[in-house]
Amino acid sequence: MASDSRERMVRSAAYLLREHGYSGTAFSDVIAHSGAPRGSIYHHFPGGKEQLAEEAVRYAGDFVAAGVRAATRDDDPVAAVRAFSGWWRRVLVDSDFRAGCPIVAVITESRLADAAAAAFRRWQDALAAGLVSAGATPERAARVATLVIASAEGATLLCRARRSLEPFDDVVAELEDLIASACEEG
Amino acid sequence: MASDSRERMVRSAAYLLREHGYSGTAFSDVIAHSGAPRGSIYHHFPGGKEQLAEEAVRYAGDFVAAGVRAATRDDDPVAAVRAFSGWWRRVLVDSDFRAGCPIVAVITESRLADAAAAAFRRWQDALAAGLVSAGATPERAARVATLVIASAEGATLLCRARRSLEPFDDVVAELEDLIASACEEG
DNA sequence: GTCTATACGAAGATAGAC
DNA sequence: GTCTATCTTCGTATAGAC
Repeated sequence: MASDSRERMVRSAAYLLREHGYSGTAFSDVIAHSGAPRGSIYHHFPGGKEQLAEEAVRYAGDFVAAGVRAATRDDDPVAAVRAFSGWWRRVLVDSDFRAGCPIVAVITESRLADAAAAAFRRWQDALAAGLVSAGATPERAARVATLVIASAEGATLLCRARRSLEPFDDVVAELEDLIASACEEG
Repeated sequence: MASDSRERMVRSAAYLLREHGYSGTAFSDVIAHSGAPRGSIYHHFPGGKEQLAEEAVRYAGDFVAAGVRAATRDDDPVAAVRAFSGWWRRVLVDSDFRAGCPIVAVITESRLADAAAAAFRRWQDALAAGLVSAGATPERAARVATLVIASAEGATLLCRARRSLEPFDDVVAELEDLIASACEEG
């Protein structure tokens, strides 16, 4: 299959970006992790490392948004939020607190702000849809979704620094009532 | 003054880390920005770049914590939180949304997690003290302070991606009631 | 599509003079 | 304390064969 290795490279890039950042993830690392052939990098990604990172951000954005949407199908009002925060928990624990969000690496180390904003926007839309279906007004849902994304990203950084899930648990505990009341008011 | 250039280097490193990250901030950049003499880098920082970054994180941590503590002296209950979020707003606007938090760069690109955790801890203590003096219980104040730090860090990343203050404003708007009610319950 | 070899530049670190 | 010169490593990107 021709483009199989290409997709593996994108997935590996997203995986490695979470732990080593943009500068810290070399092509050779992506090759080694994905098992893709070395000689085809610039065939698949003529735009070089930036293009690979851009597609990795898009991949991660779609992956998480799809997970949130899948969780929204149930009737549980805050299932989407739980699916979202659960995703980060797993990244932190599975990596022993060494990995975080690949999009953060791209924001702080490259010029791919637009790709990052697009991914965040898809997360926000997916989360807000879940909140609206649970009773929140569209305006409030959009704001709360932004808060959920921001605090999850920030809490992930705090957890990486402290090598502990405690900051994440504290943040989620504080947000629970806020989310519930946003769904009740609508 | 012997150690004047040393301190300038630390300050410049903190400044440059916010915009270009750890890998993106070279010694030559620090030299150029601080005006410090090139030949004395390893005299002042025998531990190399890691030591410089570690001190930059400590500097930024102290700087922000001191600002929060100064704002706490007034009687305004949420003055500390406002001072804290105001600091980020200024970083974002002054840099045209290119800069963020230097500690984030260090978390995602180096092995200085402990220094980052220590800086965050000082912010948390300063913010929590302000909330306690405004009426919150110590336990709740600690959790809310963590939420404030996490959401400010995350919102800063969202603002950098979108090149807009809107995410930050949305987050602050959502947190206001939560902070007020935390101070009333104590 | 995939390979090897290599050009090219960047940056951290060291040595030794002043 | 500060300087210059250099060593060394690494990583992106390109060229050209298969």
